[in-house]
Amino acid sequence: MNIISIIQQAVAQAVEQLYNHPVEADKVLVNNTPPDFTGDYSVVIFPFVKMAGKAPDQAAAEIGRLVQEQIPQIRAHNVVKGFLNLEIDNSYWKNFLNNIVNNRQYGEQPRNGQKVMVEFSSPNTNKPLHLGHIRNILLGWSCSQILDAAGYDVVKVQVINDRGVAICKSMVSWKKFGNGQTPENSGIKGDHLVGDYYVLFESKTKTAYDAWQQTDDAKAIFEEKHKDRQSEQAFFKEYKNKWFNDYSDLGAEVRDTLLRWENGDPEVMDLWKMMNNWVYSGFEKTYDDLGVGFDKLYYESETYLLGKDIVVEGLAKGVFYRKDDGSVWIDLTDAGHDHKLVLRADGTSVYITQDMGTSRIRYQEFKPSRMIYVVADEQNYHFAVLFETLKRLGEPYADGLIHLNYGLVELPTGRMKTREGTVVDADDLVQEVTRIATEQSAERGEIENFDPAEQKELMRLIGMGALKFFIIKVHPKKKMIFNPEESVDMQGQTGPYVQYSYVRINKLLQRAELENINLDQHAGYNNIQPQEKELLLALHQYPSVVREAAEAYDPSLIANFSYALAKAYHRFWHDVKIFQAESGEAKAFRLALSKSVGQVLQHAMNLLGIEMPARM
RNA sequence: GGCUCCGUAGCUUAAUGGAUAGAGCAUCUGACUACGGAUCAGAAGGUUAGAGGUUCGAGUCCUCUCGGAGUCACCA
Repeated sequence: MNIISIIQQAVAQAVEQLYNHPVEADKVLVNNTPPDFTGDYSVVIFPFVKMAGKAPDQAAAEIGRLVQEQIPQIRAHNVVKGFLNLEIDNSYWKNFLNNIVNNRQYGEQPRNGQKVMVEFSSPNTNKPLHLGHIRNILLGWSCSQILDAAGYDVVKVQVINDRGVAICKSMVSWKKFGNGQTPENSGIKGDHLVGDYYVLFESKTKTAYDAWQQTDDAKAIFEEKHKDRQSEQAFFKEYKNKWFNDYSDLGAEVRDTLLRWENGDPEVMDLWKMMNNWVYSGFEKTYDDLGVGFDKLYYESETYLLGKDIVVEGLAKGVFYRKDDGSVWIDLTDAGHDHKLVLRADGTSVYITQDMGTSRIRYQEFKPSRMIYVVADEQNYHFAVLFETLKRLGEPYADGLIHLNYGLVELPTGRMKTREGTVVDADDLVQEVTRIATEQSAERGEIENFDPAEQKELMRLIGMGALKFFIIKVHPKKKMIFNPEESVDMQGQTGPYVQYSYVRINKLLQRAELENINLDQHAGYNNIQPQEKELLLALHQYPSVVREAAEAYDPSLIANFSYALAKAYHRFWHDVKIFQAESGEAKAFRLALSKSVGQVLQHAMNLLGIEMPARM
């Protein structure tokens, strides 16, 4: 058993014995002792002061005496202002180090037999992935990794939004203006090519709309329909959708295409399949660069009709009601929400209907105890309504639904806008961070003897390490501001900083192997330095950090832990002699410690999808 | 307007209700002629948006105010 649990139990027992008051052991608060005080762990005594009926320091002294008697691994204790500081004996730490030094799985929990589904990325197929997707993907991926380490069986899924108006716009645009351009004959990556035609469509539409606004028709409509004191500009901004549906030639073509798609028109289906396949091969490359993958894909074209049977059931159960026009609704006013449409009057489904349907088939297929949706927080309301609806329907999985919401990524100038061309493209960003890494590496000249392919791979690895760490270290809930001008750092609290500590360790271990040093030979080493203790305490904490990150769905905890551990290691490396250590035992101990740190860093960073370089 | 989230140093941020709010960037100062300087040490920088309250103890919980964002579609 972990020393912290032992302390908690001993404290609970002591309180019960001394003051005749029951205390739950896991409620006993045990912290790392802050640097300025003597000790390894500190127990907060204040909660027991009332039970004791004594001053905090006196109660702490009494509890401390009993706890030390109880636990042989505690070699001393002291009391400061209501905190009981405990010093753990060196033998405990050396034993701990022996236990983890060859354990590559250290930090992981045993399999718990529970299945968890994580949905993330879920792109539209009309344009390439961008910075917003990257945050989503990194969150989804690292949460999956963390849950796996915490003992769950994880199923990673994404929904491909492959149908609808957006892709039809790209299709119409390509057909009219594309002149048979393909990824092959143009050398343009498939998702970018399709995206380019989407952008072209939007710009053609805008031009047409601007021109139309000058017509007499338009002026008449403005005169007739504008609200009091509404400017022409404001009116036409609102009117755009209506115009697109009623007046635009391009709009008519899009609607016609969508209709023909729904009717399975072979010509449209072929075009649709061809262009989507271009996009998929483009996505595949991007996912590859990001180092992520999925276990199962759901295509919207195959699921968009789902959910209607649930609507029928819901009506029968009285959870839904039908309006006179035939549309079906749910009343969620008593839950603080609103009335929500779940089926249109014409019998077609809406977004939420589909989501009800897909959640059910996923449950039927995989029987997960939890389903996690990684979706930006602009959809909070949607998921609140969806989950509440499924609960009322009595779906068996309804209590295990989790919306892992995260803040949008914004530029210093505000939200990214496709129309304004301010979207930060995922592929461009990957290239940019690789370029920065290469630039910095060239200045250092450490890897000049590597062959070019190796160098390139290494630079990708470091650049991606920087980018991923940069994004993951921020708490998911916070909205993120990303400045493409400054891009990502490589110094300080960064991925490369952590990677560098690993490189240092790697170098030490290589030398130790050459010199045939046995890392186990440190039984007699008793002079554990503060820099060493800091590392031991951090390593000791790792499994509980993994557990917390899994419970909170918060990879930033792992990133912050990794940084703290790397920082402590850099300090240790700087202050303490390793190969020139005062004794062979000190050397063995420090090498074993270094090896353990390297292992844990690699393990932790792997949870974030960040690889470790051998050199840099 | 209703609901939800956010507000910590110039900037980016950390802190299961616990000790003196901890880092990084930027700024300034310094570091062993080798275990690699993508490092380390130090300086300066904070009324945790503001006001009340709960508590032995509040950046954290409650109330109000101010500021910002999202959402409130028969779009997805």
